[in-house]
Amino acid sequence: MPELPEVEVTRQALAAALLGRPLKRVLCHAAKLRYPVPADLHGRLAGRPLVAIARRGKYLLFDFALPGRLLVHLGMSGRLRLLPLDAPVRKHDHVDLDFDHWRLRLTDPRRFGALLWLEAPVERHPLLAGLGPEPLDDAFDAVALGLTLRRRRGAIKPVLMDAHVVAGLGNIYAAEALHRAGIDPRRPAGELGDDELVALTEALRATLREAIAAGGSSLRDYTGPDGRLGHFALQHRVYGRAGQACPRCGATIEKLRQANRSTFYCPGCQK
DNA sequence: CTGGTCACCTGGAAGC
DNA sequence: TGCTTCCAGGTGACCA
Repeated sequence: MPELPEVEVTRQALAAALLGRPLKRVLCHAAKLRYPVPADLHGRLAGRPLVAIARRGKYLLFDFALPGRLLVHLGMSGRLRLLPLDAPVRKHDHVDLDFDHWRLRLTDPRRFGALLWLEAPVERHPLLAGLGPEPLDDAFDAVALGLTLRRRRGAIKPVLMDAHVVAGLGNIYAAEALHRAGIDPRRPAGELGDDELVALTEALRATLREAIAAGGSSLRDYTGPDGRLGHFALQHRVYGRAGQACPRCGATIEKLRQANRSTFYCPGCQK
């Protein structure tokens, strides 16, 4: 799915196309994603202008100049696309938001995504309240990360994927950032030294920034709202590259299982 | 609290 | 060709 970079690329493309435009109607084709889709969205939002789109971790928050927000999460296979107003409904199309010029469609074959209405104050909603810091915010630094990791004895890679520790990281970018920082994914999180925390913080920011600039990583499902592919997968150093040579040291990249997820790493230069 | 495991759901690829 | 098994950008409920 979309991790932070893919969600941010989606946010930027939707903002460019939709901000200031009125929502004309809401069409629901599926009753349930991860949670039931609210039935009263049309009555609540029809006629309202979209004035802002924010992102928190992997969540998108649509602001229609009301106290609450429309929350969208893309799960593993969700996509938001801008389509002509007469685009026919197909399998796995769940919700259409018709603006005056585009149909914004949420498609999600696996239905792990979510579309919810959140009453104000939005930041107190359980899905958002426990999220860790935004890795691209200035307030996120090695000191803050170290304070959170200090108590964690588990392996660093699954800890990084815990949205309560840092928001927005998933399987690809946790692995990529650890490689960039030269840290073995199996290292106990609480045992990283100060210099390693600095390296990890910088690696996270650089990896995410570069991925956003490249339009995200298109693997199976993901494209931007305009249908464009993200090209960051071409720059993956370890993710999906088991058996290939490490671009930094030439050792053979390996794959292992951590917390039921695949982890890719280089045994040569990740210590 | 923390850290593993599992379920949620569908489709594509690989194996036989 | 066709059936089976495994795997996938996430997350949170459950259990030791």
